[in-house]
Amino acid sequence: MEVRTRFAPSPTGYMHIGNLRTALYTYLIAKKSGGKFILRIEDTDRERYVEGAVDVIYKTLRDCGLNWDEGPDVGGDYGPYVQSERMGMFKDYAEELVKKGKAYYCFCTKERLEELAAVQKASNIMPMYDRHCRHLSQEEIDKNLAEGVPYVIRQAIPEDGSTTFHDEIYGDITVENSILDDQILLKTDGMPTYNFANVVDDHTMKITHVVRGNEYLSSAPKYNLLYEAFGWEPPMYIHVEHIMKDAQHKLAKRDGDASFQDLMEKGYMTEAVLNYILLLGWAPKGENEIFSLDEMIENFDISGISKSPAIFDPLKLKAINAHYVRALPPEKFAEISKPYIRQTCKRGDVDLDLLCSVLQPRAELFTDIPEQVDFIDKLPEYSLELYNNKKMKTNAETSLDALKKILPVLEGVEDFTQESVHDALFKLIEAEGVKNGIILFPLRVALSGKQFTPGGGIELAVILGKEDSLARIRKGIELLSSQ
RNA sequence: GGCCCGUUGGUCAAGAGGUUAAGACAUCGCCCUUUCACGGCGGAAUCAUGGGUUCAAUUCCCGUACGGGUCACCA
Repeated sequence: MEVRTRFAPSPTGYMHIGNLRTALYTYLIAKKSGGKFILRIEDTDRERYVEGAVDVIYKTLRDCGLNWDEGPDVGGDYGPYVQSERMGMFKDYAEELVKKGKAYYCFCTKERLEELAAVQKASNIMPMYDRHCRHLSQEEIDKNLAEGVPYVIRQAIPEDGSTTFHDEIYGDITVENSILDDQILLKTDGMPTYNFANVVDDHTMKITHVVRGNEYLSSAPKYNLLYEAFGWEPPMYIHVEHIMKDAQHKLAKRDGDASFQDLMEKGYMTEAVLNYILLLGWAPKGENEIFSLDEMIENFDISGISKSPAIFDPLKLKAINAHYVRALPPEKFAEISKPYIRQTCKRGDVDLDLLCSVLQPRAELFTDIPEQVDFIDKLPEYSLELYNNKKMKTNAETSLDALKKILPVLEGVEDFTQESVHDALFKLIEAEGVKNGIILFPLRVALSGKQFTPGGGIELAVILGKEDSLARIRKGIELLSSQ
């Protein structure tokens, strides 16, 4: 049988990475076995409807390469793929269940239910429908219906016994039927509840695997009972745990890292984000952790999905992002990083390609770049402490000496290319008979005023150009002399 | 609170009745280097807890603790 999986988000205008991860797993399961990945929009809650929210779903999925085979925009044989457009069918299905004795009309008023809940709460028992309407006589039902008394249709849970359902991750889970509520299937307005629509939609769309968040684990037995009542085969269930902020809090909107959009705004690469969330709650068989989407399809296996919640670690995301940034072809890196460079480095005479080439191996996140190159336009105020370097055996004294010697040497370099600057400085180093660092380290500090820089003294000098380099060296000499 | 689920280093995690308990990120040290980074090498660091079962349990069973989920005419 063809594998058919579905991602069924509700359009909230926001793509939580846990949700995106569910979409990823769902996609991978389908593609792994050459099946279909289906997108269904669950928009039955009109009160929560947000303008443009569906586009957020489309865009995110497409940016990530999770292309759907059937969906609202691409069509398919089992449409419509927008839940609100499927409304007609649910009433018939609900009535079918009533005929089978697996569901029943309930005419209880909201007031009665509220009162019931209040009493139950007061006596400290679990709030549950008391099945008042379950045993109404046919005459009463007909009379109410004829009079147009508002009603809902509720699921008739078996009075006793237990229900077992199977989850691919958790195995068999059994619960007593006595704790299951006669949940509402069809609301007063004739619309199905999610719990009902979901079952009917999944079945009519011939979905074979359902991947969803752990919060549905508790309602799964009721779904199974529904499948049973219809005489349908339930799909394979794959419940995945939540992504956490820390041990006790789910990663929430206010945490700032929770949505795909948040992460994009922070400058992470799409591939890196997808790769990282793949790993949050799933472990590969081998030791490799870096996967392209195609490699994910090849390597994904349900058995690697974790049973426990995973804490989101921005540090590891950044490390994976760094991996992707460094693996970029240099032209591509240059293309993406130039706008970031231009945020703080606006000089026109800078060799951006050279800058990019020294920046790339040091880049982790594109949004860090402006701060990394901000010294180019203007030498920042810096502490003379920077000249002290134990390993290089440099201090204020040796640095002053070095800068004084570097100045005339660089003044004498005409074309100021990497090669000529390199040759000139190494000639000096040789003549002085000192270690490279004695000369080059102070140069780097004087030119940048920073502890960490893209590139060493030679690259920086070339990037800054002769005139500016000499000025900064003179400034260094001045600062060190005035001590 | 009832019910369901979970618990391996700081984090993601592999693993399996007998292992030196993988790997990655982070961390520390060393090497390389023109600083940092990159790269290479190495170190420190984990089986929540109490009982069983067993020759042997981190792995199986029961309890406890802790954490999460769920108990809507929301999805």
